[in-house]
Amino acid sequence: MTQAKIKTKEPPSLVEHSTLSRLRAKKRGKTANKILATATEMFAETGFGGSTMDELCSRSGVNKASIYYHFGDKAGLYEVALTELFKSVVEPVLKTVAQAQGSRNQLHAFIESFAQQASLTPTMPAVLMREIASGGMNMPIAAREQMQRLLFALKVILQQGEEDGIFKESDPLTTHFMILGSLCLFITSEPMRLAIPAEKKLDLSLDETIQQLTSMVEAALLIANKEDENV
Amino acid sequence: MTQAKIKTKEPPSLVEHSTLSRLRAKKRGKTANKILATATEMFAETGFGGSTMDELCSRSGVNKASIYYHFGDKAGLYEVALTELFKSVVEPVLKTVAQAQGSRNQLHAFIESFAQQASLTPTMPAVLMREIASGGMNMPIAAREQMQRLLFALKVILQQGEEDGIFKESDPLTTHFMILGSLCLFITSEPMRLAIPAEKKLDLSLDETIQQLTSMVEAALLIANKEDENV
DNA sequence: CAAAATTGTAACTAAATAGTTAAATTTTTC
DNA sequence: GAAAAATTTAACTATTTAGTTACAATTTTG
Repeated sequence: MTQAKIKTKEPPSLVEHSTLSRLRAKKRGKTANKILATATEMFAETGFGGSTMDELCSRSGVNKASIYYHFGDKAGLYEVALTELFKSVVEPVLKTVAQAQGSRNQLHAFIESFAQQASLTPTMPAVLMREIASGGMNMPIAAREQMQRLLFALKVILQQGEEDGIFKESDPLTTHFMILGSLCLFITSEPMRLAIPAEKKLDLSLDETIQQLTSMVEAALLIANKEDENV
Repeated sequence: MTQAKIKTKEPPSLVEHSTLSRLRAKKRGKTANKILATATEMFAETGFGGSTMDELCSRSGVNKASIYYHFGDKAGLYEVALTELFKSVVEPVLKTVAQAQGSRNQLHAFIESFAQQASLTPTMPAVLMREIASGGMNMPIAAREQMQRLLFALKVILQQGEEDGIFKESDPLTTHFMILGSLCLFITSEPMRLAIPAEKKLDLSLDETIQQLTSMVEAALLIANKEDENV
């Protein structure tokens, strides 16, 4: 009963697999992409444990063995899905930040482009929150690295701003959590907020929230420059 | 196959059950509490779908039928666990806030006591994040109400502060997400942060983070009072 | 174009899982 | 202290679930 299971056949190596499919982008046909997209949705909705391979079949319209052919097993699918998901959000954010000039504009670009990307791909904040809630122990290393790149980018911006004498001293991690935390909560809580019809009507749009958040973060970080405050 | 299952026996009504166990607090003996505590832990770790009743048995040392006797079914157990969990955090926060004098102290009390309670009961931020990530659709109404009480309390504080002329105009929801988001991320990410040994060493303690966060939120909200900034 | 590699399918298996049952034990109540 | 009610137990069942297998169709490559 508690004996180790004997696997008669090794599942195809995950790394080998994802590398192969990465190398020939043409070759990862509609099927593999459909699987990945549907799986990502489901993982965001109900997590790893809450998602079943059978539902993935019916929702994606792909047969089960195809899934196992492409991704080895459920854990492998999760790994690929999360890594691509995080990359698809972090990469554009870093690109946008890199194009901005000056630490203040970079901070602004950081907040705004993360907000936009995460809102465009709301599965990402959902998965991120769920993963952190679990202690991040099932988070693939590659996905974790993406988040670390994001934190590092913010750290550089804040340091540069301090050196330029326009930002106060601040803790990068707290600031990072402040920005990501508010935006992830805002984006993922959308269905919940929409479900409470017009009881209190205290909802801003995403753009308004970005503005609010940006101005709050700037108020917290900027050194006494006179700013117009059109809240 | 797709026919509705015929249940031979109705499980004991959930409401009836929880009401009964609530009424006689003495009566909810060690067993029920052990079940609840272990279940809450597990739900925080791996969510509803990721938690199994068999593991709950082995981890709590309680037999399966006892669980079903006390809580009806898995969903019922989840409902009771979440409601009690959220109440156990929100109640003390509201009490502490009510004791503070003046909107600035109340804001401070809000942040600090939520941070302390959530850190004392880290299962709560974990479950909260996971639930919001799922769209909050499985969140028991009673648990949702607790969160709404919290938001309402902050709203009152912010409004009072505006009327007193010490707070800028601000959006309560964004501010709420900012405070809860940062703190929930900080608390739940602890295992992750501890796992990265001393690579970058950019971690503050909870108390330092509370200080940082409070001063950032205050900087964002307070109207140009000269403050000492010992960051 | 033919052999080989890749991509797809349906039916199957073994294990895990939620939930049940009937009877034993403990606690409450009269 | 005995009847009744509440609580706990071990063994069982039906379903769901991850993962497999053998084979068919398609695509790639020499």
